[in-house]
Amino acid sequence: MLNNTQIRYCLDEMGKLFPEAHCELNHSNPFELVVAVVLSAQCTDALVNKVTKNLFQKYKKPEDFIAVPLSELENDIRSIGLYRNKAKNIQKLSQIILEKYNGMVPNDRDLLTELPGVGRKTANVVVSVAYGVPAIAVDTHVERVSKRLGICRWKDSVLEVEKTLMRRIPEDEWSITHHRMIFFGRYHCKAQSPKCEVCPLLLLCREGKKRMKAAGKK
DNA sequence: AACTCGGGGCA
DNA sequence: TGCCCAGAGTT
Repeated sequence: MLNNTQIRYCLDEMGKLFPEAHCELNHSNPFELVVAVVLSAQCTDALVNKVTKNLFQKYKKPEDFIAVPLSELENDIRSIGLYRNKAKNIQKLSQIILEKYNGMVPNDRDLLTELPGVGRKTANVVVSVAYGVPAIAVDTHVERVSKRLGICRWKDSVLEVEKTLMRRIPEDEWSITHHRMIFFGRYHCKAQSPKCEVCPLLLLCREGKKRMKAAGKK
């Protein structure tokens, strides 16, 4: 397992590789961010951004989303995977935000998690990106990178990964950390073809050393 | 813990 | 063609 100094080194190197790391989802306003993140589950972000942009040409506020039949909203996001669940969730979530929160997206993680289609990861993105609340959103990239490097254990749950990161990284770096790890995971430490041979973290990466050793034997 | 939803992108 | 993708809800 890596110590805190080694973790700091890893994050610095990720920052050098991807100095432009940022939230790629459209977040001009909190409500649009919620919709974008709900749509983003199991989809590529480029596609989500395209669809979200088109969506908000037509729909502006929560009341606009519940003013149309479900089938129409489904059709508007048809090019995104899991679109039936997502359309239903966006309508329900729009209604709750409108009725319970007077049209304003709550800035509380627990309240956000009560919304349909919003889990812990989505709630963390929303409070962190839209409201500047310190949080680490653990998605598949953050989880994979943390486990490969040895920041946490392989068997750890997503929540345990998040807790470990929060415990071992200074609070004022949480936000930039999850964006760095997402970029690093997506473009460098890829799920299927990690670039171990050109990785600055190879010498302290548990999985990287194992992979390079296995590749050398072949 | 495993299963399901799911069209588009990419090799 | 086959496989994967900024997850969440249900069983």
